[in-house]
Amino acid sequence: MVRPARTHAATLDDVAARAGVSRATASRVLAGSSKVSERAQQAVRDAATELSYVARQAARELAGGRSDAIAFVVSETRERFFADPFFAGVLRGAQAAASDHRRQLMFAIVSTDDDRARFEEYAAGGHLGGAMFLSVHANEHLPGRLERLGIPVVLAGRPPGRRPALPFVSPDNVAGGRSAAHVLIERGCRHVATIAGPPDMTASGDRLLGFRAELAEHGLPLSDELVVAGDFSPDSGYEVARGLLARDPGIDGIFAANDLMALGALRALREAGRSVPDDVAVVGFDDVPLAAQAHPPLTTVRQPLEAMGRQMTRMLLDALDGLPVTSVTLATELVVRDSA
Amino acid sequence: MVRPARTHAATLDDVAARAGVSRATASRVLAGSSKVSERAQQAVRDAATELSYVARQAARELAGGRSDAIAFVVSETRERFFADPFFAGVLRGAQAAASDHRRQLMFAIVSTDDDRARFEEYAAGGHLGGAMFLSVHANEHLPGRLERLGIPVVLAGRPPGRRPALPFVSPDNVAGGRSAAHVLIERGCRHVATIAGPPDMTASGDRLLGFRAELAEHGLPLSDELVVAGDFSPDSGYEVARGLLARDPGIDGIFAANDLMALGALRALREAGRSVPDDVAVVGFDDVPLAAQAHPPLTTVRQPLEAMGRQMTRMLLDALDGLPVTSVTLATELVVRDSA
DNA sequence: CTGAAAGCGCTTACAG
DNA sequence: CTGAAAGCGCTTACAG
Repeated sequence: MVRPARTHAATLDDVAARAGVSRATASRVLAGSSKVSERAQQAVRDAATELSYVARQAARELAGGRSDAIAFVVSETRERFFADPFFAGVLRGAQAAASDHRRQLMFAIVSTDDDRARFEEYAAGGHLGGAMFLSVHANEHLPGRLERLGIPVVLAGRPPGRRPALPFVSPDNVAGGRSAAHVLIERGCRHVATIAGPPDMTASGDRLLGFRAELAEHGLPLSDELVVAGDFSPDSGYEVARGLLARDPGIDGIFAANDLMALGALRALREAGRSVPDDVAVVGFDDVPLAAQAHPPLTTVRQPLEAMGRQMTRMLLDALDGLPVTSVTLATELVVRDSA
Repeated sequence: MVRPARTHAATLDDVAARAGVSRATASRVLAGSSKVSERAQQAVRDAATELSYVARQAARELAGGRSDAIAFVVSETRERFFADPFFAGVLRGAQAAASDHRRQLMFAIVSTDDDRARFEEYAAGGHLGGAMFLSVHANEHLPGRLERLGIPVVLAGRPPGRRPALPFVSPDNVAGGRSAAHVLIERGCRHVATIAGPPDMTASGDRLLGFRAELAEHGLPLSDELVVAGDFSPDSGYEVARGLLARDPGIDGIFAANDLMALGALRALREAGRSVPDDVAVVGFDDVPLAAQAHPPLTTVRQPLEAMGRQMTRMLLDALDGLPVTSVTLATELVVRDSA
């Protein structure tokens, strides 16, 4: 041993030396190339294991000219990220899939234009293999810009516009809206209202579309005064519900486009002395963790949050491998509890 | 221009050339070294701006031998990460601080031994500048192992043991427990119980300690039968509350060690036909986003989640700069609503 | 199938 | 204060 003691972890050269091959061959084996003899493959793999070799991501990235880190970016205020379990649910799935594929997940919240500029700059610096975007509003241009930079992008939710340019993963919002209408009708409701989501998100429109269609097919057209948008926060649900109730006391069913607003509506109904579901039935959307603790426990349309996260990660990894990627819609599930 | 067109972003050489200095000098300026002439500094900065230069993290890491990426790691099940807004709150703060310092945040959940091994391997690969750990249970050894690898670590919450080896950021759980007891006493409660947290987390013990101390100082000793541990989930809160009520119908106040359990307790009380706060007052801990929507709106002890996240990130960055780091305890705040 | 060699873009002693 | 040079650990044409 003439070389000075290595301070730390094994390097590719160490592996190659131990395996008795060149660094190039070792690299090929570890990269999964098939054009290497069985013998060499075995030797390299054994050496790597014995030395518990871990490739330096930085070196690999520098040499290869590309990064395989993927980013989970929430384009919302930090406040909403915190308040809505939706994000954590998808994040959980994305992280699980990334971990399964031994990828690291980068986490970012971009809520200001400054954040956006920073993130774009970072991405332009070549540090990103791909990015998934959560909560994309109509005026959000960052995903498109990244795409143009050559960075694979996947969106959570269908982007606005007829022919979406970017691949997305979405729950079946239309079917979800239908099922909400369905429970309400079954419950005997005949005069329903809805607390819609923000108009600049397709999820809002799609849920409303399905809700309205199902209602219409049962001879219960939904008039425009009974459709009022909230902003997905509990307080907006509370306010909208109050307004609705004041204007039209005959309402006997409410569909809120997400659980947070449904919970706010429940509070408004309580204060107004209306019992749920007897006087007014309520259906939410999401199935947040606390939906079951509500009073009464909330009937809701469950989004497959974890599956959405996993799916987005997989699509990004596919894109990184040069595979074609197409949008996916995942089924929702009605969870019947006591509120409707 | 004889050189072939650059495909992409500007490199340090480009900046140096444009500024009329050597690459070394350009590097020094951008690294913030003071031993460079004003003239050169200005020239380099201008050139960098004009070229909208962004340093390649990978190259920097490779050359410098260290990484400045910091990891946010949750050592809990993915399920709990999703169910408890606590994590999202701290994550929000950590991300904000990282972004302010132009650092990327790595996100990981380690819930199995396999996850742990994978993460340690990754860290050992030199990819990490530092890591903060959330939800550290008594038998969690990963933080210590990273520390021994020379990677700065900060914990959320005081680790078990008398003389914690690792720096931490913690809410003042003892004071928080005291303030919970205080409201209950003020409310006129004389026979209180507590749904404690998991015994393997110091937060549980500390909250109980404060709660008990305050009670005792008011001549209201807390007997052991009135202390039952849950696991921080709503269902455990529900179950424990039911058991408590069945065993001792005279209970007139309950302190739950987190809001999720408090919400479960509220449900149990409702089912038992006990009114809150008149029959039984309830205090939680955390101030989760939905605490205000509960029935009745929950009185609780707020943890400064975002501040905790920010603080942990700052400590990690300090450690990366070679500065000494010491543990910090942050004040909690009583939020009085209707449940107590 | 395999190796020698160049190069990815930076940082940092080492000499001025 | 500044530059030439070596080197971080890999990948990938280029020749066998």
